[in-house]
Amino acid sequence: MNSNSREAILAAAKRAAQAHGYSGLNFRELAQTVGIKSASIYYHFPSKADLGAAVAKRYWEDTAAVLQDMLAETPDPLRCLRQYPDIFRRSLESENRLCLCSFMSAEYQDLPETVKKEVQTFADVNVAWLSRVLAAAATIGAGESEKRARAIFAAVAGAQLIARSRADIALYDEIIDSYRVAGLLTA
Amino acid sequence: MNSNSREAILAAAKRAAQAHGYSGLNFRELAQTVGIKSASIYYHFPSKADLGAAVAKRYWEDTAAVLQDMLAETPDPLRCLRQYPDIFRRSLESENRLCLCSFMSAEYQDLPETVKKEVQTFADVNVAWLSRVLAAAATIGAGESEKRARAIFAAVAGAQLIARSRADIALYDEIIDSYRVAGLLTA
DNA sequence: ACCTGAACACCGTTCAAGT
DNA sequence: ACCTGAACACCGTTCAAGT
Repeated sequence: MNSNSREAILAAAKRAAQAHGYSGLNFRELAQTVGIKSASIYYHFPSKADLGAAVAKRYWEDTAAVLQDMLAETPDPLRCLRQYPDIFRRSLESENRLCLCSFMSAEYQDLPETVKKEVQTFADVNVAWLSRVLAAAATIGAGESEKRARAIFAAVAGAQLIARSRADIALYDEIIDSYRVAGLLTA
Repeated sequence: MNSNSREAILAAAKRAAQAHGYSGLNFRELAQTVGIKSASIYYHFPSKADLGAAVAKRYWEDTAAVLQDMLAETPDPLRCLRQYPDIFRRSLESENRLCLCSFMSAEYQDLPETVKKEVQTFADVNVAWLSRVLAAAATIGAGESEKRARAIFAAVAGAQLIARSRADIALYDEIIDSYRVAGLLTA
């Protein structure tokens, strides 16, 4: 294969990890998807930990880009907030996949340090964005936006997790709607 | 070992699965904890799937008992609601463990059917209890209690997941508190 | 530079054999 | 009834060797 193997591995690993977690990453299967031998993966990533960290890093970078685009296209903070759960919905639409970092949060105790770090950054990116949007919306007290941001992030991740366990997107929509009714999403 | 091996295996497997998931259940390690050889586990549980299902079943049975006791000791529905998140808090207190069924929800795609069934029952037990307490509290519209129950269950599971990923119980408390402030827990 | 075959230790599982 | 040793196929990983 050519030097694009690295990108192909990253893409395949991302999809696999969203379905089976870090521990479920299977080098032989991954290699087969990419079209190389499992030993060849180690040329691009020195260890499973390195691959995991690279995948998680790419994951939050991609999410950060999506969030930035959303804010650029939809300057109205309230409408932005409304769209936030769509990001997690898209994973479920894609063969009932989970947020990579939710899966890795479950696997926390068995994660290499470098991977843990990227998982935390994913959370930080989401909370920072939500916090900023909440502050702009000014629907809750100043100084409360970061705390509320963490709550929204956790709640949306939980909704995705529970909906996945029944392979039921309608359940996800219902839970998100219920958050809105209760006032958690301040919409 | 004596015939209590079965119980010892169940107990050890429960703790291990809360930390490492179903896929992380390791028969050799499990056997060592119990004091028998890994092959002996198969005398009590014909397969890993059977062990997993038995563990998940016991898990929701225990939770159902705890919930029932709570309602018996604290007939006031509002106070009951207030105590609900303590159940998930206790897992975090116990070496940062996750709800077994949250972990298994993440692992959903790789779970044997018999295990999936028990995971769903865990969710059902929680939602039914919350729904009943919410209806008794009568703080939200009639007919809305089941929907709200699902939202609370998902949100609390999410809070536990996120707090685990930082090994930070204070974060759990903060998110739960934020749910209360927002009005999700109707307290 | 990029890839591979062969080998290692490890795991779920089976099964015949022990007491 | 309850447990074990030995064996099987499989997986993450390594590494010397290929082109």
